Amino acid sequence: MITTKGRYAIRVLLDIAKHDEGAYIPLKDIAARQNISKKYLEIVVKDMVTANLLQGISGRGGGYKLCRKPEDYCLGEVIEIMDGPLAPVSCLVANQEPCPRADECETLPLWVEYDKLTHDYFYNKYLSDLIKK
Amino acid sequence: MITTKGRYAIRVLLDIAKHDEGAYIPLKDIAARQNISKKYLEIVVKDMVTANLLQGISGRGGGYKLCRKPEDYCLGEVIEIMDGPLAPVSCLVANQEPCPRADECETLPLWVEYDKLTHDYFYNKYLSDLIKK
DNA sequence: CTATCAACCTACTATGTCAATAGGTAAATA
DNA sequence: TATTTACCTATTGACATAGTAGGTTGATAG
Repeated sequence: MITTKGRYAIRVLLDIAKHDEGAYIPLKDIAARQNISKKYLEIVVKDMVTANLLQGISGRGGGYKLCRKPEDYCLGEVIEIMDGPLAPVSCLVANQEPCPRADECETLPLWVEYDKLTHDYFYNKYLSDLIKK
Repeated sequence: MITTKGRYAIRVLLDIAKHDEGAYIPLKDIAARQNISKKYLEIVVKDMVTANLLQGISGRGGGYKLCRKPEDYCLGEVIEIMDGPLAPVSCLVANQEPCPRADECETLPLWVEYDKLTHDYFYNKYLSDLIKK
């Protein structure tokens, strides 16, 4: 399952994109509009800042801002940053030592094909696709 | 992620289907061939018997047997029996009270479409598809 | 220079799931 | 009656999820 982190991250991006008027948007406002605990969102956006999905500024007038155009936020990328690999089975996680059973495994193609389906889906969806509703 | 329960279940079905000569197949043999702990497989096949995916018989000469033809084992069904709903987000799990945000939720269509993709994939795959390799 | 606002940081916690293991009981057959 | 096999109950360690709590740093308005 896609976790709250991944889903909240997308909602935060959407919220900021929709209320973007150049200024930084305080988390308080986002939390209120999205009806999500501000405390928990702090963790989410912290990860997003670290991953260069958001830009944050402290102090009065501070808040968060997108650091890309909406059409440059690939949703697959966002989800994998927040939730980890989209792979349906651990043996398909990238940079992993290959499963010793791989050659004889009769179920592997089933997962490979599904993995491809999933990637194709989320890596061809962008934040802008969600906005133009 | 698809858990070991779901994956092992499919491997057990495949193993039995391939070694089917009318007789019941003891779990010991399956565990040895598949290189999976017999103790853990006991739990897996127990669930499978409960769900009418397998038929088991105790005592000498006992073991497990398929109770359908391979082309009647839908893999989506098997996975959902073993691992629970395939839904990518909890608000898409069947027989659940609908999310109050559903109407205004701008991300819901993203999950709905992916959910459909996933179901279409696994509910159109059958055990027989894995055998005729 | 100080109050305030907001991000940022560290730590903790309850709950649940996953992947097993352990040991014993019941059923069928040689 | 001994053996083989399924079946049953209980427990465990490790980890992830979804938060909460409280304090610190940085920027700005007055």
